[in-house]
Amino acid sequence: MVRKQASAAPQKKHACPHNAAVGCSQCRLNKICLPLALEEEDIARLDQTIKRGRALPTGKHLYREGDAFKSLYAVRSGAIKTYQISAGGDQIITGFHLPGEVVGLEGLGPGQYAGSAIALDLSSICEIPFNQVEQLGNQLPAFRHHLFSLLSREIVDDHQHINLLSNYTAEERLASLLLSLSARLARRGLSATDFRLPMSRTDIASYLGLTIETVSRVLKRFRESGLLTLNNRNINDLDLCALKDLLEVSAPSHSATQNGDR
Amino acid sequence: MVRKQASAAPQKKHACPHNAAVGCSQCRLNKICLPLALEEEDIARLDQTIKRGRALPTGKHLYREGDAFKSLYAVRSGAIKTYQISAGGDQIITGFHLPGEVVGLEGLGPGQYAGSAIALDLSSICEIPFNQVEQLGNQLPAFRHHLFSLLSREIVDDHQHINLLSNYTAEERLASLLLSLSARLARRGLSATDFRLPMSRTDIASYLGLTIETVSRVLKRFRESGLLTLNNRNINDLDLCALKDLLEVSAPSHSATQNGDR
DNA sequence: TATGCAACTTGATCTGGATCAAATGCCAGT
DNA sequence: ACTGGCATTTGATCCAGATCAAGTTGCATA
Repeated sequence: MVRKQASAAPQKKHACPHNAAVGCSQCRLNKICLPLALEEEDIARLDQTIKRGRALPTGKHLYREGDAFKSLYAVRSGAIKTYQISAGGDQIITGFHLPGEVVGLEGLGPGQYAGSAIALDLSSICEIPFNQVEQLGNQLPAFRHHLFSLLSREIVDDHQHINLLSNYTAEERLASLLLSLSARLARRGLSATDFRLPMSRTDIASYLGLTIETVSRVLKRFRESGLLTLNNRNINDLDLCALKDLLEVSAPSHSATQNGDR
Repeated sequence: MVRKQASAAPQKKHACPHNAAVGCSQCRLNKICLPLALEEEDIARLDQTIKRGRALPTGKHLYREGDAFKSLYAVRSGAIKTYQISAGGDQIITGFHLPGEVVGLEGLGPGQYAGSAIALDLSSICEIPFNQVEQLGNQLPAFRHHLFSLLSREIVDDHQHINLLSNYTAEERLASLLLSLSARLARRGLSATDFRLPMSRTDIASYLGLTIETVSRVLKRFRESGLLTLNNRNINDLDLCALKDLLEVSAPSHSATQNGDR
C-alpha cells in the first residue's frame, strides 16, 4: 500500500516544480510540456523568453473570458480549471489542467480568451507572451507544429468529452475522470492510485454534467465496492482495473449498429 | 416562401457552387471559407494549389478515422457530417458541416484524422493537400493565422456543445441546432426560415445526446406550437424569435450562483 | 402495383439522475 | 472551545427522457 508523502518535502537537487529558477531544459516536465519536440538549442531560446514559475495562489485567475490574448500558460505545479459562464450565470467547467499541460490555446486565433482560468491550488505557472509565441511560431517549424498538435489534441479531447456527456452513465463518467487524472499524474511520475482531487465536488459535477449529489453518491458506491478509499478530497488505493472494466462493459457484443447509413 | 431551386441549374455567370471551374477568387463563399483574410494575390496562390469542386456522392467518405492526414477539405455545396465510433460500435456525431466550412482540422497536428467524415448529400468539396497546407502556412502568416483561428473556433464551438449537452433540455437542444443551421445558411445568403435538414433523425439524436424518439416528439411539439412546419426533412416558416426565447428563459434572474469559489 | 425495408412517428411504461430537504463535517477566525 | 459558513453527505420524492413496442410513411427496386 502506497503511503501518502508528507506534503512538505522541499529540497530536491534540481527541477523542484516550485523553484522558479529552473529553466525548461532542466524542468522535469519538459517531456510532456511545450518544449516537447524542440531541439536542445531551441529549448534554450524558449528558455530565454519564457516567464518561469510565477506563483498563482488558490482562487486567483490566470485570465478571464474576453481578456485580450496575452500569453500561453504552462502549468508547472498545482492545478488549473478552465470554465465559462452559462446563460444562467453559473460556471461550466471545460477542463482541469495538471502540471505539464498548456492552457489558453483557444485564445490563439481570435485574439481573446474564450473562457476563464483559475487556480484550484497554489500553482506555479510558466508564461510565454503572445509576441514570443508568434515569433517562435514564425521561426521554428517544430514549435509551430507542436502548437497545432496541442490544438488538435484539445479538439480530440473535447470530442471524447462530448461522447462522455451524451453516452456515459454517472458511474462511467466518474470512472473516466478518475482514470484520466490517474493517468496524467502517472505520466509525470506520481502515484496512479493515491492522489488528492484538486477540485470541489461542484466542479466535478459541472465537468461531468451531473449534480453534486450524484457525484457524492457514486463516489460512495465506489467506496463501498472497494474501488477506492476516500476522505475528503484524498483518494487512495484506486482500483484501476475495476474502473476500466466499468467502462468496457458498456460495449455491447451484439452490436448491429455498424450500419453504412446516409 | 423560398422555392427550392430545381437542382439542375448549371450555367450561372460565375460562382455556381457545383461548378468545379470556379476558383476561390470568384467563389461566392470566399468571405467565410479558407481564403478569408488573404490578400488578392495570395488567394491566387491558394487557387493554384487547391483541388476544386470535386463531387462527393451521398454516403461517400471524405476520410476515415485513423487515415493519414492527407488534406484539409472545404465544403462548397451539400453537407458533411463528422463522427467517431463509440465503444459500443455506433456513430457519435461530432458535427455537421455546411458550405464554406472546413473539415479535417484535427488531423493537422497528429498527422491522422481523429474521426470520419461522410457526405450527407451530393456535395462538392475543395481540397488543399497536406504539403500545400504546410507550405502556405510557412510562407503566408495570414494563412497560418487563419488556420489557428479555425482551430480555436472549433474548440470554442465544442465548448458550446459541451454546455448544451450538460445543461440544456431536449427542447433547448433542438432549438439550438435549428438556430445554428438557420444562421449558417443565412450567412451564405440562403433562407433562414425555410430549408431542408440534410441529416437523419438518428444523426440529430446522436449529435444532441438524445434518442430519435425524443427528437421526433420535440419536433412534433414545435410543429403543434406553430414554431415551424415540417414534412420529412423539410422545414418551413421557422419562428426564429420564438426559438431564441425558448433558449433565453433558461437564464434564472434570481441567480445567486455567481460565487467566487475555489 | 406490389414488395421490402429503412426512416420516422406514436404510445405506454420505466428509471437514472435531478430536485428538494435535512443533516453533518470541516475549517478559519475570534 | 465556539461560531458561522461553506462543502459534502444522505434520504425521500419526482420527472424528463429513455426504453420497449407497435404502427406509418416514403421510396427504391422489380
